[in-house]
Amino acid sequence: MTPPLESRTLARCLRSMEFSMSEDFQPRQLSPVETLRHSMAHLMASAVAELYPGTKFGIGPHIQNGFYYDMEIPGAVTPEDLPHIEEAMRAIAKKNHSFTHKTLTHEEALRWAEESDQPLKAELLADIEGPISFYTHGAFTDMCAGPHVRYTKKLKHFKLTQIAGAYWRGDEQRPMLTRIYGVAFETKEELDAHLLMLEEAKKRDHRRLGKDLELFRLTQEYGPGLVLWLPNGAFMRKQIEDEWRKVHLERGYELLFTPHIAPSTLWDRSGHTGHYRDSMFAPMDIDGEEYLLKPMNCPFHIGVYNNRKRSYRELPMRLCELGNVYRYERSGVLHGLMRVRGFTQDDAHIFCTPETFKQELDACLDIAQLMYKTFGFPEFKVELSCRDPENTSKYLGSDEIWTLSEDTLAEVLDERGIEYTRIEGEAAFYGPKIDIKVVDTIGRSWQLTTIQLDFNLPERFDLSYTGADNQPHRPIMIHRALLGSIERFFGILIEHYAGDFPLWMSPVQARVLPLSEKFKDYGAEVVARLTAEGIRARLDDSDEKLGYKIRRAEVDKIPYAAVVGGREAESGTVGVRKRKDGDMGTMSIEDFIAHLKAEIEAR
RNA sequence: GCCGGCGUAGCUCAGUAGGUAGAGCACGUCCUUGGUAAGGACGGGGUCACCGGUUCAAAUCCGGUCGUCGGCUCCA
Repeated sequence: MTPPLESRTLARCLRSMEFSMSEDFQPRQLSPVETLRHSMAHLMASAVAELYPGTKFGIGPHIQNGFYYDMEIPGAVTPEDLPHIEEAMRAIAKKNHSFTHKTLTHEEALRWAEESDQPLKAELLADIEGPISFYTHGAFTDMCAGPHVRYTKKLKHFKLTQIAGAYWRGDEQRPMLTRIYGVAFETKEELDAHLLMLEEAKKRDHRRLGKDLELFRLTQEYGPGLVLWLPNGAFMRKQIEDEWRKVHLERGYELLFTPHIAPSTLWDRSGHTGHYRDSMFAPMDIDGEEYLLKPMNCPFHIGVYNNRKRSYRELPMRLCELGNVYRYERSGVLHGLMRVRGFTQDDAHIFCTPETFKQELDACLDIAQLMYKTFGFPEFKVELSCRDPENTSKYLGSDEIWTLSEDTLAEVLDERGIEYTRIEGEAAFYGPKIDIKVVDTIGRSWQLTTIQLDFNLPERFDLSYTGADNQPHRPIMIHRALLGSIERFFGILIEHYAGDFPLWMSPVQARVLPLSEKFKDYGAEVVARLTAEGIRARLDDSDEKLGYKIRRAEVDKIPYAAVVGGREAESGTVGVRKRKDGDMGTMSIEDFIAHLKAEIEAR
């Protein structure tokens, strides 16, 4: 079998060159599985080169669980083509080629790129110095720092998963290449487990569950990215918000409500029309004045602060609001509840003095951790975003205030014994911040909390308080959101619990299932008893058999079902069935209520 | 916004040599009165996303728009 033209050309190119085999070549360090995945990318590239002559190759790195390769493939490649590519990959792997390494001088490498018509590789070469490393398996050669597995036979347990567009070198201005993703593991068991996990993740997709459990609705008719909370979801949102308000009020926060629109002039002053315009919706004309929908709550909270002259005795002032904001998000980025155009920030702005600033930060971390505990996220990861020390000019505020702030943020984390990653250059231009991500049941992390210092707005709005020295001082402003957005947080909760929500959050906690029509009255009595005790109970009075009603209760993910038939009606009991666990046996109504209350209390 | 896939009943989907539509679930009525994950019969429900084109004839072919899905980019 003759190799396709493309491969022959490449092979000839290489043969015609003088190779400087360097004895001391050291490939970069990769773990065995990373090496395997990277070799997979090469294997895929060789298959694509065979099937689609003329393909130009970009980069093909290993990633978590697998690999991808960015390529410019002539003609359209669709998801249906993936199995063919996979087949070709297996065929090549079976031949058990060895991966061989060569080193070319930079000049030779450039010549290779030109002669084999690989302009993307040529471009990469421009950024690399010195001799260039190449790897070959079979008829395919790729410029690559390695390392690789020895033989293609090792490349067994993989699956191509998706195909997508990706900008060359991640730049929106550059052409879009075709990226093919695959997953790969060292053993079949690991691959199967991973594929199973992907299935699981699909099952707990909040968009799926949102439909099935009637939690929320997103539809073109009401605008993309705009959420209709259905009764079940709305009730759960109320539970979340009640808890949030309770905790805040207990900790000295004051609750606000502010408008959804404000004159453009306000957004000019806050700087949003300057820095954030692209994310704001088009203005509306009200009596000849231009108004804008709010993308953030900050200016309003500042307006509350500025209601009158403030004294240091009033600080810290902790203002919080579940504030609805609207942001224009580009159409391609909308995603269920995770990325929407109208959402509710669990926002707060804390105005404090330099003396109390540190303990306020500490209190923010404390309330954040309390929230994670309440909503069932025991694990979280913290990032401290600092300014780029190489480029301090693009940041607002003096060196002293930045150093002090960053040090204080770090101290607070250290004193709480919280581990964190410090990231230079990730701070906003107006101040450093702490970001916190929680880890869900299946190990994914989601950013929730952000605690940011703001050196900008207090200046812009000329905020002040009168100190003990009777002089005006500029307050320190902390901007923080614990859950981020209620919409997004709800989406995360749905996926975290896979729809099996804790009892205290569930819109319906118990569904009473009469065995037949004859026991409807007793069932209604049980519902009344539960309701009187504050339990959210409903009667399933449908004309169906018990098995059907139980199935419905399970499918609807109702935490408890209470079966009532002749036996129960006579003895004043219920047959209790727990979601997923099944029959718990018969108990008195009192015991059932006590059981439910205990579980609700325990959270 | 960009690349690619998709858009048929409330939901999940079938409907490829173009001839104005089907299933299951859900919903309604009736029968059935039943012990821990689907009892039965009948019935209502769709401008086949939208706009335009080709054709005697378009869910089906072509173009555009919108939405959605997977990525990319973005994410004060």
